[in-house]
Amino acid sequence: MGSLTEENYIKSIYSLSGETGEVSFTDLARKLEVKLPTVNSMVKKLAVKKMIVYAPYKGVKLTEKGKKEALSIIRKHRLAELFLVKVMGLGWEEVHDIAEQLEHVNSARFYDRMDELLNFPKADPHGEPIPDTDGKLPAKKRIALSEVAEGKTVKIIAVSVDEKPFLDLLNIKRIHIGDTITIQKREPFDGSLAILKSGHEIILSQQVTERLFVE
Amino acid sequence: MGSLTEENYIKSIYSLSGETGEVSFTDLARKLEVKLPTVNSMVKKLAVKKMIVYAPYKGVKLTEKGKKEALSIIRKHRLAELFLVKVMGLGWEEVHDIAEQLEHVNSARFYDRMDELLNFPKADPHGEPIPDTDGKLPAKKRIALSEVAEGKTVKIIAVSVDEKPFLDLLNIKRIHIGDTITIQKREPFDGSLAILKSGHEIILSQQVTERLFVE
DNA sequence: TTAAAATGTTAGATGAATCTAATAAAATAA
DNA sequence: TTATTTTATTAGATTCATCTAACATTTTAA
Repeated sequence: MGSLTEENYIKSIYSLSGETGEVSFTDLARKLEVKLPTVNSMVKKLAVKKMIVYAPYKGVKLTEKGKKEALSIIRKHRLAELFLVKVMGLGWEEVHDIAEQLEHVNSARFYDRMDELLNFPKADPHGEPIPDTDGKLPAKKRIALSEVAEGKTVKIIAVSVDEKPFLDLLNIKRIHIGDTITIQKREPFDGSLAILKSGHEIILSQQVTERLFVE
Repeated sequence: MGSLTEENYIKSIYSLSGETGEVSFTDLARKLEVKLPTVNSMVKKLAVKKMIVYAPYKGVKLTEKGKKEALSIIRKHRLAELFLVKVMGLGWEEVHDIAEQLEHVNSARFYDRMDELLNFPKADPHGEPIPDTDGKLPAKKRIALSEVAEGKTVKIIAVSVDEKPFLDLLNIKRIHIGDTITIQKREPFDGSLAILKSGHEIILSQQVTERLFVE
C-alpha cells in the first residue's frame, strides 16, 4: 500500500476512467485540486511503482495492479458508507466525508468484520456495487434517468455522485434508492423531467436526472 | 486541529506527563521513535501554536489548550476501542492498532454517534476512563496490583498499557477487567505474585502486576 | 570539583508533495 | 496550413517531517 496521497491518486484515476481507461492530466489535476506539474511528478512516481502506465504527452492508465488497489480502496469506502448508515444510523448524505477518511484505515479485520455485520452486502447506500476482497465488482446494467422515455415506469437503483449538496437536494425532493417513479413529461427546452412518485409530481433538472440511475 | 504528526506528539507528551507534567525530549523521542533533533524542532513548532510551554534545556509541558487537544484525541481513541469491542465484536487485544488510526478521524458526528450507541460509557475495554466532549476526565483512584498486600482480595479495574503482547498474555493467563482475585503470596526475589482466581492459582510477574490496576 | 556521561541544540541535508514560471508538444480553429 | 489554444513537461522553490554530524549545556559520578 502506498501513501495516503498515492491512494487518492489511484482512486481518482479509477473514477475518471471511461471506456478506454485513459485519463488526462488536466482532469486529474482538477479532481485532486492540485496543479498540473504536481500531477505530472506524482504520475511518474506511480509509474515506477507499476500502478499505472504512462508515456509522455499521452494520458495515464491504471495497470491491473493499480486497478486492484483502486478497487480495494473503493471496497473500504463503500463498506464504510453502508456501515455508517445501517449500523451507526447516520444519514446517507453525511457519510461520504467520513468514509473518505475511513477508506485509508489499514486493517483487514476491521473491514471484514463490517462486511460480516452487514451480511456481505452487494451495494452501498447510494446503490454503488461493493467490490469483493479479490477486487471483483458485481456487474450492473443501469441507465441514467435522463435517458428514459416519457411514460415509462422505473425503479431508482443508484446515484452517480455521493456529495452532500446533491444528496441534500434528493432528500428535499424525497427521492431515494428503491423508489419507483413514472416519467410524466420531459421539457424540451432544458431537459428537465416531471416525474410521478406515489401520486405526487416532482420536477427534476437535467443535472439531477443525469446522475440518477434506474432499471 | 493540527497535522497527524502534531496530534501524535501531543498525545505522547500527555501520556508521558507525570506529577509535574514535565516531559524530557529523550523520552519523547523514544516514544515517538524519532531522533532528538526531530523532537526539538517539532516542539518549537508546537510552542508557537501554544500547545506546549518550553524553555531551552528544560522539559516540555502541555498548556491547557494542549491538554484539551490531548484529551480530545484520547476520547476518540477510547470510544473507538470500546466500539470495536462492543459493537463490532473484535477482541480487546486487537483493537488498539485500529483505534490508533480511527483517533485521527475528523468528525464530531461519527464520535458522538458512537458515544450514543455505547450509551455514554465511562471507560474503555481496558478500564481507562473516557474523557467527555469538554475534555473532562472521570476521576479515578486506583492502585497497581504490585502495591497490594498479601492476603487482600481486590477487583481488577484497568490495565495501564493496551499493547497486543501484554493483552495476549493476560488472555492466556485468563485475567480480565472485572475479575476478583486474592493475593496469595509475593515472591521477594523477583516481586512476582501468586494470585487466586476462582480457585485457580495464577503466577504473575512484577512487569505484569505493575500494569494491572485494582480497587 | 573537575571529568565523564547524559541530555539538548544548531546547522545543514533529504524525500515527499506541493507550488510558480517558463517551455514544449498536440489538438483545434481560422 | 499556419496560428492559436489546450495540454503536458521541465526547472527551480517551498513546506513538512525527518535525518546525521557537530556542538553546547546540565547532571552525575569519580
